[in-house]
Amino acid sequence: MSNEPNWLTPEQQVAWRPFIALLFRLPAAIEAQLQKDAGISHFEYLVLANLSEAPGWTLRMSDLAALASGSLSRLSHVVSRLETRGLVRRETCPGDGRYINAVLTQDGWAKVVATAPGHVATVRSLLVDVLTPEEFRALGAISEHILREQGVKTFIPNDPSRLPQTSA
Amino acid sequence: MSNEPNWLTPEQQVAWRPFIALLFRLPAAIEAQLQKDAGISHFEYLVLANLSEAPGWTLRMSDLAALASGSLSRLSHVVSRLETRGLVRRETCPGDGRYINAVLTQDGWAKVVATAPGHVATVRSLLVDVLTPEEFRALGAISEHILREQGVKTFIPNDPSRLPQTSA
DNA sequence: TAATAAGGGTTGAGACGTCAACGAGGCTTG
DNA sequence: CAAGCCTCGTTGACGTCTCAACCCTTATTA
Repeated sequence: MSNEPNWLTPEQQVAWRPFIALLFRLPAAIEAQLQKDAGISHFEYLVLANLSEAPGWTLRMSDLAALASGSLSRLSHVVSRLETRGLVRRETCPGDGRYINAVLTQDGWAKVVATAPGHVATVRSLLVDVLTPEEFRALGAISEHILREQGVKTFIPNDPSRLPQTSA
Repeated sequence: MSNEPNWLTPEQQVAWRPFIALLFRLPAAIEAQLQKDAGISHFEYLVLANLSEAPGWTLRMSDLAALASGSLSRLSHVVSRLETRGLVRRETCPGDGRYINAVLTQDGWAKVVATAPGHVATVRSLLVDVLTPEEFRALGAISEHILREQGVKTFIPNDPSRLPQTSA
C-alpha cells in the first residue's frame, strides 16, 4: 500500500464540512434545550425514554447502554445520579445475580411525560420540520447504512401504540 | 395553538432513531482514533486544522470558535492547553487590543501534518467510503440545509477588516 | 475628558465522561 | 467441588466542558 494519504476530493470536502459542523452543533442545541427546560442531559433523557418504552419499565444495564449509544461506565454513573433523584432504581436480576436491571420509577415516568413534548418540539424545529420528507427519510436511511456497516443494530419500535413516543 | 404534543409519526421515528444513534456513535469513534493515535481531541484537531488553512496560520479567537463549532470559553481553555504544548501561541491583535489571534506554530503545523492522514483514513472508513457518492453528496446537502436554517455560515466571512492587520 | 456602554476573551468552580483497575456471580473444566 | 475464567457492572482519579462572573479594550455620549 502507498504512503500517500488518500485525501478527500474537493467535492467530498464540500459534503464533509457541513456534516462535521452539524455533528458538533446539533447535539449542543439539543443538549441546551433539555438542560434549560428539564435539567437533564440528552443522554439522561435517552435513558429515561428507553426505559419508558421497555416492558415493565425495565432494562438490563448493558442493553440500556447499547440502546442509548453509551458506554456501560457512563451509564452506571448516570443511573447513580438518576437514582439519587428518584427517577430510576436498580434491581439485581432475579435468578442471575450477574445482571442488574434499571427500572423507571413513577417519578421517572412523570419526568419523561413532562419532558418529551418540549424535546420533540425542539427536534422538529431544528431538524425534522426544516427538511422535506424525502430529505429526512434519506437522512435516516443513510444513517442506518453507516451504522449497519459498523455492526450496529438499530432498534425498531414494534409497538407504536405505546405512548408517549418519547424517543422523538 | 393546541397543547397536544406534535409527536413524530412512526415513519419519522424510523428515520430519527438511526440518526440519533449516529449522532452519538460517530463522534465517539472519531474521538477515539484521534486520542489513541495523536493524543488530541477532535475539537483540538479542528482548531489546528482550521489554523493551518488560514492565511498566516492566524485566526481571531471568536472566528476560530465559530469555525470549529465551539464556544469561545471552550476554545479559550483548549488554546491554553495547546499553548503549553507549544502547538499554538496567542497574539493580541496589533492595532486593536480587544481582539486576540491564535497562531499556529511550526510544531503545530507538524502535528497537523502528522495527524491528518490517519484522521482522513478513519473518516473514510467510517463514513465516506461506506456510502455511495450520491448518498454522501446528499448527506452534505442535507447538513448544509439544516445549518443554513439556523443561520450558520459554513465558511469564514472573507472580510479583510477582520484579518490581522499590521496597520490600520 | 470622564462616564458609560458594548463586546471579546478569560477564569474558576462545579458537573460530567473516560479509562483502567477492580469486584462479584456464574460457567466450565479437572 | 475447586480453580480458573469470562462477562457484567462499579468505582475513583483525572481531564475536559459548561456556566456565569469577571476584566479589558474600544466606542459613545455628554
